[in-house]
Amino acid sequence: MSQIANTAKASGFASSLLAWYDQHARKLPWREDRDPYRVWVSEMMLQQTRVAAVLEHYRRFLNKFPTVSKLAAARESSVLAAWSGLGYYRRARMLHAAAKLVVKEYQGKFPRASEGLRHLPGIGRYTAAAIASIAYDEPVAVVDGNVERVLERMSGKRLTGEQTWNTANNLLDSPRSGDFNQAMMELGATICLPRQPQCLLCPVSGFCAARGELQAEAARPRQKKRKIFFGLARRNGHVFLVQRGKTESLMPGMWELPQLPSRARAKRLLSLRHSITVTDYQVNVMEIATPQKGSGRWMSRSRLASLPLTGLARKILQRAELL
DNA sequence: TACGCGTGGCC
DNA sequence: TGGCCAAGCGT
Repeated sequence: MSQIANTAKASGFASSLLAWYDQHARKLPWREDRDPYRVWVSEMMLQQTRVAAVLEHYRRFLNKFPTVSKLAAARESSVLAAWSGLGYYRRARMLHAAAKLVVKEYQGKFPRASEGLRHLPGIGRYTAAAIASIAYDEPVAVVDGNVERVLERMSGKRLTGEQTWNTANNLLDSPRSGDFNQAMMELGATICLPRQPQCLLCPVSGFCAARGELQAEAARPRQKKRKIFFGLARRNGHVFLVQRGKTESLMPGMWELPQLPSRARAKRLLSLRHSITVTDYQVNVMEIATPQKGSGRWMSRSRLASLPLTGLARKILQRAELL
């Protein structure tokens, strides 16, 4: 066991952390019960995604798919439509595929342990431990970006992946493993912040070696910049949309506005900024009367909300007051 | 281990 | 404004 974990364990790190969590935990909809399905949906949505963005989608998604059987029975386009705007759409496809597996292969019952959860698509080491600890109180620690930062500051040095998991598991000294894990993440998300850690408010600063910043990580490569043009064609309460190829690596099968060549000459309706993965786009939306050749469909405005739109298409249609 | 995968909010 | 970042996963 690492020295930091040994010392912390002996001096009641977990009890200090949990006492703070009991007082300061944010009230979040997925903390209202321990239904493994609801915990699972929240964990899938929260992967690399901010709490604020998840909040809007979580209630809508559970309203539409209240149980794993309802989700399994849904069409994929319907699941993607509910996910639209959250990004990383592969998560939605894997969630859907996993729901079908649970219903077909596991008689609708979730695996009761992290080991079994790992076999479901979209559930990796973190998510399996999160669901098992929160829903079942299985004593397994989680490591996400927050926990990694907290542990590295506590120990005052960078840790390898495996060292981080070991340290987290060694610190986990509580029958309340789900609360312990959420408390570690809550601490990282609200106190042990990446840039300006609030050490004066930290319930476990006494265990911390760094008390603030470690040497900064190497800077990541810069975003590329690109201009991009889309055509907006409207007719009798319909909008012309095209569907991305099913085999595209990025957002396959999702609907968007037709792209125009950059030299297209048309009236500019609006422009906005949007970033997708490593590219910052300056998006120009041009008024067009007739769509160019190729596949595409006139979509009724009333259908737009139930379509799996890309986040950018959704943003444009909202900005144009069509959605 | 490194990379690709979306998006929106913040300063 | 532009750069940074957020409860990871699969390959």
